[in-house]
Amino acid sequence: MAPFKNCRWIMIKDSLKQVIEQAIKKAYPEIQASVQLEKPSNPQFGDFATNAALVLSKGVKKNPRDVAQAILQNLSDKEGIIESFSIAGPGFLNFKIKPAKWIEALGEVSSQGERFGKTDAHKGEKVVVELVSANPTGPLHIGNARGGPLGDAIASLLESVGYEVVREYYVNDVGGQIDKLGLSVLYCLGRAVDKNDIGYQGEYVKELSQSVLNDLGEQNIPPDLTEAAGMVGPVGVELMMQDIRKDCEAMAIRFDSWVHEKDFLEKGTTQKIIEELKKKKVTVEKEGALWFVPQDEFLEDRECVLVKSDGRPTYFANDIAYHADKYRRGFHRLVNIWGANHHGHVPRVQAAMKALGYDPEKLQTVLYQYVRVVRGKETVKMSKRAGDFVTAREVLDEVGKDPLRFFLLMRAPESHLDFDLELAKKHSAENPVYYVQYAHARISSIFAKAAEAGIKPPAVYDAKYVGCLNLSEEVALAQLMVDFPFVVELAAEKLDPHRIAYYLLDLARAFQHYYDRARGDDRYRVITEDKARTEAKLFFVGCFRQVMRNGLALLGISAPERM
RNA sequence: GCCCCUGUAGCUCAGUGGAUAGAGCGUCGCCCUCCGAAGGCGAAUGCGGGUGUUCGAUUCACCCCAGGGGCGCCA
Repeated sequence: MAPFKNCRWIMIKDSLKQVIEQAIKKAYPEIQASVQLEKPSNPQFGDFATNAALVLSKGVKKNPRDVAQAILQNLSDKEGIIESFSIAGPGFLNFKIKPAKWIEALGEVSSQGERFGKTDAHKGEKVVVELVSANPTGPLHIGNARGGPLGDAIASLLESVGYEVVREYYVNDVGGQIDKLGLSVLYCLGRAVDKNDIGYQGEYVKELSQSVLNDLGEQNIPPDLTEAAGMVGPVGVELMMQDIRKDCEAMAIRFDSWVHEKDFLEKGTTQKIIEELKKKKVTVEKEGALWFVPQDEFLEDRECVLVKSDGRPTYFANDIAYHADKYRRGFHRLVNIWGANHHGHVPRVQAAMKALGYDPEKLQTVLYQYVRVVRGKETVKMSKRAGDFVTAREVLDEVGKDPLRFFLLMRAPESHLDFDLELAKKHSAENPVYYVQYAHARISSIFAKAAEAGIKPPAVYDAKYVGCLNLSEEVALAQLMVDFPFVVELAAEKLDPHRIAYYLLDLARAFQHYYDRARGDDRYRVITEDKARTEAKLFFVGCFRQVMRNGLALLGISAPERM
């Protein structure tokens, strides 16, 4: 399974690899070696480097530099792809590829278009990505919101490598928290609720209580407090979910599936799972409760409650039922996007899946760290609406969808994130999302200018472009562009969307440098009197725009024509 | 007490065991008759500490220090 075997630049790499491997064979017929090619950290070293000589030196008992020399002496580059080579440092072999080869590789960008960067490596495999799943007892806060763009982008990355992806929201609509929400609402409606029973506060509870009142009608709310809470709680949940759904939509997070915790209880699924666990003899009754007691690498000897002493199953029990259900729905892979506060929950669920006979390796959880909202140097803690946390909606309204997504996606999930409202709002180069979008807008304006002049941009690659695209910046940009599929592959493998964000920043920067050279040097201008060259340059910047769009699309960020 | 995450430039963060560790912001100095200056060029500053594995460690393992989060009947 070589996902990019048809890419021209992969052919460059494979050819080079073969040339080197053959040289090694000639120099050391007794040695079996497979060559690893990598991108040197410093471009001065060339386009590809290999540590083959360092690896081989032990086996052939010669110093690495001599081994490198022997390899080079046996090199035979029949296809003529190598421009130059050298030995460096302790014995690295560096190779420079003929520049024209990189420009040729751009043909792949234009021919694949929107698909450039995608593969079908995992075609036929289904994956469910659980994301957000915020409790419906309050508005979505910025911490939960990190899981939105993150999960969405991870889902897109998985789609890029061929998975069929379901984006799923798990609604925690049962348990003590719902009663608490009900009581909190009733308190706002002036009912005699004990202050200790009020779990939720803030403006939103007041708003919510009014909505609940409008929905139900005062006369329909029973006088008995417990009964009333039982009625009001679920109505509150439904209203909160409407809110959360709207917030997600505004962040361009779409879900294919909504699963309700309540269903596992009401349909008896949880009960059945508990019975199964009992049969597997991984439970014990103790202190009036039922405990899960597996002996495995996940939990060792820790115990967790499945059924509370009051007879109600715990969240954990429902979650086992939910995850077992995911396996039963035939997913090849399960990815959960959870806040770091759930870290203790991860081994529990994995242990339970193992106990039930499901492969725990198929379940993978991305834990993201919390978000701190800052305004310049000052930490923002309070929210008008929610009281003690900043809501996603407030940030969204203040900075907009694209900056929100980019800022949440630009950091590695495990890194603690400072969200700077001031920076995110800036319409200037200080703001990375504007910087990237600006590069796209600039290219678009070149195309607009070409259209005005009646020039039609070429749709496909033509071999004659090579002669018009020989500036060193053009070769460097071409290399960066054809690297995109590998960035996507790596980001998908590691479930790390921030790699795409960083790639886009690199790409934008490289382009801005290139673009700015045209200010004082006509060789860098796209549209000139020279028709053949104009066509080649339009092809070139068209490729650039395509890669940029594909990257932005993965992150769910718009690619504006003008700003 | 135990578990998870983090510690890299003044600040916010990248960095698949390899060569001289990178960006952005901030600071200082330059550049608009020009396909968009929402831009570009140049300068300065660094892997929390210690052991170990390795030819080679910012990267892996262990310990220590610091910050954040979590820890059997909340979800």
